[in-house]
Amino acid sequence: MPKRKTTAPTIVDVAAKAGVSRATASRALSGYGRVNSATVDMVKQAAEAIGYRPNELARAMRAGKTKTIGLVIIADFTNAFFDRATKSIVDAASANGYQVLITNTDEDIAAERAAIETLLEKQVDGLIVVPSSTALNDHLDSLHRAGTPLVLIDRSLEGDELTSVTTNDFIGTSEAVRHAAALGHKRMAFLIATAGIDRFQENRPARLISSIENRVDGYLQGAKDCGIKSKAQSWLYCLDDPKVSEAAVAALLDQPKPPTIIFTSNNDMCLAVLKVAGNRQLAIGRDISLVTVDDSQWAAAIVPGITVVARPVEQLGQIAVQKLIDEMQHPGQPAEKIVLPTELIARQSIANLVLRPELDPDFRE
Amino acid sequence: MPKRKTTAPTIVDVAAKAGVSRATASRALSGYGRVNSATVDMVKQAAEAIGYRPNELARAMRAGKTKTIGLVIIADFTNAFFDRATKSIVDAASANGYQVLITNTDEDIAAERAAIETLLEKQVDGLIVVPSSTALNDHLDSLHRAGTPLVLIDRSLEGDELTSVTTNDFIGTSEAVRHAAALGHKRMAFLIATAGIDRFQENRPARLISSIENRVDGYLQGAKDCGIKSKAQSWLYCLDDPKVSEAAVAALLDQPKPPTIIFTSNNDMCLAVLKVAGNRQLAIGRDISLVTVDDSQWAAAIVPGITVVARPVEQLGQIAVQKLIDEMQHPGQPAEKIVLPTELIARQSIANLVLRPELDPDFRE
DNA sequence: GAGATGTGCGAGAACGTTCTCGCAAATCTT
DNA sequence: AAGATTTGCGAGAACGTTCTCGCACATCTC
Repeated sequence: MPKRKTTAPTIVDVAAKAGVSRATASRALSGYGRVNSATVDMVKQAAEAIGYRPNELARAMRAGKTKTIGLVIIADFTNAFFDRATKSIVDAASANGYQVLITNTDEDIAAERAAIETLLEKQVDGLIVVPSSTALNDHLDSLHRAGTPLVLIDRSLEGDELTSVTTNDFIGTSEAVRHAAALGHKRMAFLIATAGIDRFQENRPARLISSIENRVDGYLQGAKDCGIKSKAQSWLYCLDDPKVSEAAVAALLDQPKPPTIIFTSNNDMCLAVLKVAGNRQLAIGRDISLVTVDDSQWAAAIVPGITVVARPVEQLGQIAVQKLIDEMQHPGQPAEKIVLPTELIARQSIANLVLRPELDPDFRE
Repeated sequence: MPKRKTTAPTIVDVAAKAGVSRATASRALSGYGRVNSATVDMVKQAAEAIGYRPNELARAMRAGKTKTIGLVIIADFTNAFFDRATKSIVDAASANGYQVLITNTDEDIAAERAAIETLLEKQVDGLIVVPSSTALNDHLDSLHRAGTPLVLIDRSLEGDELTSVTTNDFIGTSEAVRHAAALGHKRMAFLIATAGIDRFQENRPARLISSIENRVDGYLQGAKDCGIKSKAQSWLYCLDDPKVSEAAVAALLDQPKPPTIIFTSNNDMCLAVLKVAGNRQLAIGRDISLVTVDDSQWAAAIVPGITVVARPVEQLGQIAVQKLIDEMQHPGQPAEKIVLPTELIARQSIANLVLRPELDPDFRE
C-alpha cells in the first residue's frame, strides 16, 4: 500500500520524483539559472504527475512581494461606484498579475484604519483607498512616509502629497447648472448627500469630503455664472438615508417658492426625488426637473431619461491601478493629483422652459 | 548616527529591544504559553515603540492557514448581484476574521479555472464560487475531492456533492405568472438572458445555468397552473447585451398577437424592455406590463414601480460565508443544497386587466 | 595535453513566524 | 531542608520557497 500524503505536494516531492535536488527543481520550474533542458522536462513532468502547485506564500516570503494589492472602499450600491470601481480595479490588477484583497469601510474611519492595518499585516504590496474622512488622515500620511505605495481614489485630501485619481466634479456640476439655466430654469435646489450629520440642514458642515465639496462649489459657481439670484437658490445637506432624503425632498418642494429643478449629488438622492415626485404625481421633466451626478443604466432606460453628470469610473480604477503599479515597481514617484473629466449627458429629465414657458409656475405671475 | 533600518521591524527587533528571546517575544505578543506578566508588558511596550506589525505571511506559513477566502464571481453590475453579494461576503468574512481575495471571471470558464488556480496558489483557506458553466466542472469536483472547502452561490450544479446556496427562482417565477394571470393577463412572453448564444432564439439551448433553468421552468409551470394556452405564450433566449436584447424586445412586440406582459429573467433584460417601450411611447403598466427577477432601488423608485421577484442576495452571501467557515473549521461536513425563498413584490408595472379590460387589445375583438 | 572556461547541479542559508523541548531557578511540599 | 513541582525563558526546528556559493566534470584553446 502506497503511503498516502495528506498535505499538498511541495517542491521537495517534485525533486524526489524527478531524482534531483530541491534547488534544481526550483530552477527548472521557475526558469532561471543553469539547468539542462532534459532535466527541465523531467522536472516538469514530475510536477505535472504529482499535481504540484507552487506555494505563493512561501514564494512571497522569500521575495518580499505578495503580488497582492489591498482595496479599501465604501460599499454603496446605488451610486454604482463600488461595483464599477471594484470590477475595473480587479480586472486591471489581474491583467498585471496582481490579485486584490478587498475590505469595506462603510464610511467609518475606525473601520478604515483597522482595514488598512489588516491589509498591511497581510503584506499587500500597495493600497488603493477611498478615504472616509477629510480630517483624521494621519494614518494615510504616515503610510506614505513609511513608503507604502498608496493611491487615493474618488476623493483627494487637501494639502498633502498623496497621489489621487478623482473626477472633475466642479466643472461637471457647473456645466449642469449652465445647461439648466439655458433651458430657462431660474429657481434651483441642490440636494447634497452628506455623511456624519443628523438629518438634513442648510448650513454647510465644517468638513466635506472633496468630491462633495467640488460638487457644491461647482453648483454655486454655475449659478453665479448664470446670474441666478441667491434668493432663487436653495440647498440641503442631507444624510444618505432613504427616509431622511425623502423628507428633504419634500421640504424642498414645500418651500413657498419651490425650485423648478433639483440637482442631486448622487443616485441615492436622485432616487429620493423620483420617489417623492411619484407619490405627489409630479412628472419628472415637466412638473419638476432633475439632474444628478453619476450615470447608470436605469437612468438611460427609464422614461424620461435622467440627465446626468457622468463620471468615468472604470477609467478611474484602471488609472489608479496603473499608478499604483508604477509606484510599486519604481518607488519614489512624485505624487500626482489626476483629475478626470466628467461628461454631461442630456436626456429628458429637464423641462425646456424656454420652449414651454407655461411649465414654469412663475409664468402665470 | 543610529543605524537606519530600511526594512520593517520584525519580532527579533522587538525581542532585542525588550532584551528577551524571539520565543518569549512571540509568546508575550500572541498570548500563549508561560510568560511573566511583567515581561509581557515590557515586550508590548517595545513592540509599540518600534512600530512592530506582525507579518501574517510568516504566521500563515507556520500555521498552514491564511485566514483568507477566495471569491470567484461574475462582475455584472446591472443585476446588482455582484455588488450586493460581494459586500455581504466581505462583511461576513471580516466579522469572522477573514479577508476576501476577489477575482472576476466575466462568465468565462477558462478565466474561472485560472482564477481558482491562482487563489489556491495564494493558499486561500476556502472558496466561494459562482460557477460560469453547468458543464465542464471537473475542476470544481476535483477541488472538492481534494478536500478544499468550497461553496457555490447563485447557481448549483446538477448531480454532484457540492454545497451551494441559491434562491428558489422556480417558485418565484411561477408565483409571478400566477399573479399576472390573476390580474387578467393571458398572453405572456418571457425574455431570458442566456450566455453563450449568438443573438436570440426560441429554441432552448442544450445547457442552461441552474438559476436560469429554474426561472424558465417556473414560468412554464405557472403558465400551466393558470391554464395559459401554449399558443398564448412566447419566449426568447437572448444574449445579455443591450443592443441584442432591445432587438429581442422589439421582436416580441412585433408578433402578430403581442403579449400583454413581458417577464424578464434579469435586470438587463428589464431595462431593455423599459427602453424599447419608451421609444415606442408604450406606457409600462398600461400599454405593456412588466415583471422581472431581482429587486433594485430604482425599480422601487421609478413611476410606475416595477413588480419584481426579489432575491435575498445579502442573506445568500452571509450563509455562504457561514457554511464555508463551518467546513474550514470542521472538515467533512455533508454537502448541503440550501435554497432561499424569493419574494414577489407587487408594484404598478402590471396592468390590472380585470378592472380595466379595455387595456387588453383582445377586449375589442 | 595542460590550463582556461563553461556547464550542471547540490548544500545550505534566508524570509518571519510559532511551537516543542529542555533547563535553570523559584516555589511548593512534608 | 531536601525532594517535587511549577514557572519563566532560550535554543532550535519547521513551514516552502529562492538564491548564492562552490564543486565536479565536460569542453574549449593553442
